[in-house]
Amino acid sequence: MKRYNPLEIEEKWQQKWEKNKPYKVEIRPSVPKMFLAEMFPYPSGAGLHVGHVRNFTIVDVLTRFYEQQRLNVMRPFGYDTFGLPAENYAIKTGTAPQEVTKINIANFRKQAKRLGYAIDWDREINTSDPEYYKWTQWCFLQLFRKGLAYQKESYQWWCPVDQTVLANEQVENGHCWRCGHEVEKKKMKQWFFKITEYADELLEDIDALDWPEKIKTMQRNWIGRSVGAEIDFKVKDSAHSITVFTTRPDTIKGATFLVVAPEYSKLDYIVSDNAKEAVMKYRADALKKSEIERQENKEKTGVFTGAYAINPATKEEIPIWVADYVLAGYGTGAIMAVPYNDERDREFAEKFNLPIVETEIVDRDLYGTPKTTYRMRDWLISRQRYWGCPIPIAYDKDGNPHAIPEEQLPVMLPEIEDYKPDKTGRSALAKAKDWLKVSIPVKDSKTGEIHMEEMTRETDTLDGYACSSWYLWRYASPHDTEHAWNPEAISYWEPVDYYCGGDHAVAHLLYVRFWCKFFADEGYLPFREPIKKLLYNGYINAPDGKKMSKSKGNVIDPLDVINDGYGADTLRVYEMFIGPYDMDAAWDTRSVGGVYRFLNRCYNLCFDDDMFVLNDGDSDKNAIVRNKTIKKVTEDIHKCNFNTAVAALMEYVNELYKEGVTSDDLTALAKLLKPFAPHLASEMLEKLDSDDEWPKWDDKYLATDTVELVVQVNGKLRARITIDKQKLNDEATVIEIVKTNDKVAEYIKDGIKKTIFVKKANLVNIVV
RNA sequence: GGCCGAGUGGCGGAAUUGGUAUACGCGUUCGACUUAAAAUCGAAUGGGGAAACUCGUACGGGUUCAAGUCCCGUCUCGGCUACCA
Repeated sequence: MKRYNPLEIEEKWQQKWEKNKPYKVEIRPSVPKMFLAEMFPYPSGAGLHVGHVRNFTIVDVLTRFYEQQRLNVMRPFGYDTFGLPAENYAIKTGTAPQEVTKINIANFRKQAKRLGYAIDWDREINTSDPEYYKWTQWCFLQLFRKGLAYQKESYQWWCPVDQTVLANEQVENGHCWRCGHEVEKKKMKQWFFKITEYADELLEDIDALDWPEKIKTMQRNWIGRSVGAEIDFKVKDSAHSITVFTTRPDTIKGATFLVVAPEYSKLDYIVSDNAKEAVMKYRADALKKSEIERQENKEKTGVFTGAYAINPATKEEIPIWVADYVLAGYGTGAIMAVPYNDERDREFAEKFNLPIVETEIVDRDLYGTPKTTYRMRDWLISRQRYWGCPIPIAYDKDGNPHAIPEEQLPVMLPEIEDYKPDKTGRSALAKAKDWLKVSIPVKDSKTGEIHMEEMTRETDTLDGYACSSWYLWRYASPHDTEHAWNPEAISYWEPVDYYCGGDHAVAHLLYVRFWCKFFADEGYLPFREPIKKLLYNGYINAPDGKKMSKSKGNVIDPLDVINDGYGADTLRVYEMFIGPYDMDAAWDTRSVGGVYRFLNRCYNLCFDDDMFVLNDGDSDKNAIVRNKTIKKVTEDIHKCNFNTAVAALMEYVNELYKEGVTSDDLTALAKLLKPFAPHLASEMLEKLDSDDEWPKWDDKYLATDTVELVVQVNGKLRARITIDKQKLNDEATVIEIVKTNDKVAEYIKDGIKKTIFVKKANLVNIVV
């Protein structure tokens, strides 16, 4: 007898798929489309890990499920390749990031193919490919032309190890998200995307998204809209005034002092001569303080500026303080302190003996102008690194930025020898002297004539998140040389129907929404939300329940599991069976064996003719179980309950071992199994000489003649009685049957207070 | 500190949204096959009890004919966020 040999079967089918490209898709206007994607991976040197497998397999199950229902299903694949690891590796070894990336992509591709994913491999994209980043640069220029990509001098998070600026989203607890080193503040001129322009729409459209509530809440909090007012406070004996932002303009009469942030721009003009020294020292200290220190030490600190402001409501003189509990980047960088109502102000007032007066509430609009502010800041996008998409900008001799004309795109990353950033905070690109020079056509402002002008290229590269902000649209027409995305392809395929990932709850998932709205406004996209349904999968932890990490030595390598003889199908089914897809789960090596046994049982059912003789009479019992299973698996996949779908298939197989199997059973089993274990299922379907079209269930098999009636007395289960289903229609008959049951009679001999009959649960409860 | 999840056998987890708690898998035990083992097949498996029964979904209350599910309070764990005026 033949034995289940997954490695042999899987190789056979993978070769077929490689050759026949069954998952290659094109626009078919008359067929409904389905577009699914995972968050494309960063192809690291370590190859796929079990988390990727979970993520990709979820998408694959859905892909095959809809494909078997004959929708026009697109499932592309891509690589997010710019970023620090490849560059750091280059600095260490001298190997060009281009080379390392090429090797890593080849490895990822090979491994993804080894898992049997239904990918249209002709739609593969790579963000560091000039054919791709040409269009990333094009996107940047659209934003630049509309003033949504702009430069600003400001204090920025700076990682002294990676020697680069970081976005707010990339600072975790005061540490660099990449290397973990503590970050500092540094004043620099940087590029930003004006995401705040879309703050309101980004916030309001969250409600209608079919996304997990958790992610929606995180995005709402991140945007952090506050509705309030700005109020001017005149500085006493000065031409200056201080504008504060408050959400409680109605409490202005309780404002007994003002507080400004250490970085507050007008501080120099306000501070009195005899306070100057103390204030300047306080500011210098605050700037030096790392984020960590500011967080750990919540004890209020501050100094008096020696200046006073006039409270416009009470006309009283109130002192102006400087303190680091007021943040420069939020609101106006200055607040009116109302210690009677605000906990933080009260703490400050108590510490420095400032007056606390009971607040008399006034009309909100009396002294200020209504103003809405956001926690969200503009998106810092320039990076002082080599391995990124070059920003398509050049500077004239006065330092003014000019767009590189579209016909000069892509601005290619030059090949260089030394990838190290210099200490000035400029990227290694600054060393590519020839590359820096560029000639740009400029229109003379007076004569209107166009002449070529020598300029110097921007040496910053774009944040990798910019590259991933539009890739979902590139999938629709990945090789288009005329457009970033082809309008016809976009209107057929997009937006993405299912997008699956386990990371980037705010950053990436907010940026794609921002770009979508912008490009919709520019007329390039016919929709304003890029992702219909978001699946946010959980992590897979090590068997010890901890996060897998090389240093802990608890990493499970999915390719090891396959090559140990279990095969890709077992790995796939195991990761779907491990628990609800959106919950974290711990790896359990022994349970992998259980899944293998299940697939082995499927195999034997189909191929071991000695054990299972086909019975083509197709008994009623088989038909009932089969139809029940089809319904359960279909509904479970729709609800993304992959674990219970697998359990239902296991139950079905157990039943077939008991009751015997028909060819209809085998065909149904193979079809239902295919999304999870496509190789084995294909092998079975080949033997059965069947296509893979998704089976339908017939309700007539689900309606049985008899039903088990559950009888409770005072809510406790006392009997189960099998009765004709017909009788369920008449409550009186049912109650009569129940009462005459021997077992029940025992409990109700002292009389019945009332009876409850629940038809949909086949249940009777008797209260005595 | 704030917001959001979660807590069910020895373990991972099911449970039609108020209606038979513990599906499925792992582990364990027993049996069949085998000289033997592995593999495979079959059976049992929440605690107590000989049994009838009884106790059981983190803990304490409540609503209900009926609560893992709803309400109030407490504890524990996880995630996000962290002086956002």
